[in-house]
Amino acid sequence: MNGKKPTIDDVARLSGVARVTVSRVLNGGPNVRPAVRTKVMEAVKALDYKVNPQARSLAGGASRTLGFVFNSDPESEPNSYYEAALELGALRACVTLGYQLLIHQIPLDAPDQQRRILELIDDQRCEGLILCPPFSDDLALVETALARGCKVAAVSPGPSARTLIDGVGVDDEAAGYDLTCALIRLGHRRFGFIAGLEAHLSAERRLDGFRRALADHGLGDDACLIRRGDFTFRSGTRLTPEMLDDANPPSVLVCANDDMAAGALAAAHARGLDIPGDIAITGFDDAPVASIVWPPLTTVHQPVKLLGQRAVELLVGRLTGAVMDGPQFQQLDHALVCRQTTKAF
Amino acid sequence: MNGKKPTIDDVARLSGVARVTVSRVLNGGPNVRPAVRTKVMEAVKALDYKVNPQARSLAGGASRTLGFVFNSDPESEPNSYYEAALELGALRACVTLGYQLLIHQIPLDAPDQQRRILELIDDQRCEGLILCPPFSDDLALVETALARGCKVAAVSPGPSARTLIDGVGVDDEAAGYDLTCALIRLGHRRFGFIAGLEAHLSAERRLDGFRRALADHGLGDDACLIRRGDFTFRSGTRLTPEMLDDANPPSVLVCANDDMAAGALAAAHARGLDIPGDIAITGFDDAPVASIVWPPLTTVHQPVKLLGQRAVELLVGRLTGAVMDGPQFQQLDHALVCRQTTKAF
DNA sequence: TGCGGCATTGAAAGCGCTTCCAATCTGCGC
DNA sequence: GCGCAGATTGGAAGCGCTTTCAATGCCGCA
Repeated sequence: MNGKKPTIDDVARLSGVARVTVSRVLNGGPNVRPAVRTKVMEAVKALDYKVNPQARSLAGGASRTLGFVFNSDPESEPNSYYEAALELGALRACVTLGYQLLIHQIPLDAPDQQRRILELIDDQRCEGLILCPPFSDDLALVETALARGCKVAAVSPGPSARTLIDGVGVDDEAAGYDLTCALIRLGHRRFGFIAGLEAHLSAERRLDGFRRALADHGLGDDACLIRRGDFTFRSGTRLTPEMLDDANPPSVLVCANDDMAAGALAAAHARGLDIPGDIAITGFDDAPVASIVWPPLTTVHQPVKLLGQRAVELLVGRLTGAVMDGPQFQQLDHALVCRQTTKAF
Repeated sequence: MNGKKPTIDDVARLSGVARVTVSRVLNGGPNVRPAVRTKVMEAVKALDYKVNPQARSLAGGASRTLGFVFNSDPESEPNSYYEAALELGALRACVTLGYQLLIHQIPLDAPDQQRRILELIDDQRCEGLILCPPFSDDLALVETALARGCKVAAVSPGPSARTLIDGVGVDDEAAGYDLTCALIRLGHRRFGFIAGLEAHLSAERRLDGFRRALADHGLGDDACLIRRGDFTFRSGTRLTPEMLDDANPPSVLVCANDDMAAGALAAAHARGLDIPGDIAITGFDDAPVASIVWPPLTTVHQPVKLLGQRAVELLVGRLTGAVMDGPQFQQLDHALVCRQTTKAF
């Protein structure tokens, strides 16, 4: 610790081999005798040597850095759970795999969204990109990135994106279907659906599943009222009163995520309604907020952290060449979570 | 775009100057004639040249990378808001200042916490560290980092840490005092306080302020019941019943953060209590959850995103040598937010 | 015994940038 | 008109690592 950090040459000198041999050992290269490998490893330990990632990527042309891109409205509070959990999962996978994660939060309204993302690649900082919704479905962006030789993996991509890049997600359509069927079994015949932003293709599939369930049970379009929010608590509180005021009001409000459901809940409380007696409410995601509100929210659990982790694993698999075939989609399990904003099912 | 990315030499060639001159222009160095500077900038634009950060940091010895270190329990959900908001603020400041942020989430229980953080420095990846509580007050960690020549800025550091490193935060003691005085004015005479983890020194100061307010109003230690949680919703729900069951139960529960207050609220609901009639509750932070629970939480607003942003600004100021004097603490304003878990004040 | 061929090692050449230092060019005072 | 300090420029030397590619050493087989 005489001031300078040890370099690969120090290790080479101490172990009596050439620099290049040390490099081979460090990178698990072939053709090194076990004895030599051991000797080098000992020197590494003795000197407490750490490779310099900057030098490595300059020489090797690989930055071992992944970009994590998500969308966030600069004015609003962080829509914390979903993105935070994805990020946490991704972060953990990166640590395990020896990669760095560069977090990039792109404002919804930025006119130069795409440019800012591509800059990540052009700066040669990121070898791969993790795209969160709605970027997952920005085909133009995906294609441009791919054209520049950047690998991409998406969280919850829609059908088109899945043909281009790797992805992870749950079966949103089935989840929407299952949930709705359970609600029908509970006796509900008049539904309200609070959808999210259209650009989030995977969230839209929840609506598809919802519709299919209604159709399967002989319930027509007149059985439901559909409104569109933006995944925020506020949009839930805003949309709920007008649905409740409908001439033929729904007995249950199905929301495309938990935040909007929490908003709906607050709006129902504000009217002094009994939940689930007067109006039942369901969410989606099973974020912490679902357990925090009163009464706790019936929702669909989605393994968000795992989604982030798997996305990184998929991406790194591509990067290292471990996976060579066409784009694959990894589907994880969802689960209905019945709490107290609906009757028990 | 003939395959290869342009390098500084391409720019030099196109603008007819030496490589080193381009470097000077790029780094805003002195002693370059305006005419030359313009010529170089034009070449940069024409080639769409971007510096290679890896090469720059290898040559210059500066990675322009900051480490953002926070604590998170791997099993629990991300305690999303506080950390996520800090991170968002830090991220934005980094973009503005041309730095990268490397997010590092260190599990609470990791035996090798400190080693993992120091590794960030030893890997020569980070020039500076942003420490979130409770790392802000880990003096041993701070000193070791400083000894290795790494600049450090802390979010909400306690008094000792403030003598060593830059920091940002609100006046937690005053906030606790103000809040408690308001509660006393409302007529409360019997208090419950749900504290957070002791290691979070700044959160402990809220308790100090609380105590001072009681003392100032002639209320002795028998006026309050104190329990310690861990900032989670669950700890709020766990601690509340036993406080409510006290022989001389409090009329208000003061919680060291919003999550625990939300937990207390849920526990109170579970007993069918009227809020704030039977029991008043207050939080701290003004996280989104404070507005989402029912009834919305009376709390103390703290500009969390701004805290993250300022921490980065402070750190970069040090790094660039813009600030040379002793450690400074930047105190931001807090504000009481009266909602509906207390009577109006 | 001799030779092709593979396993093992090392020397050299950069990756793209910055820093150090020497070279050249100004301007100004006398 | 001369000399010197300061302003501008460029040359060269790396930063610490990986990637050719050439040089050994070794084995088995004829």
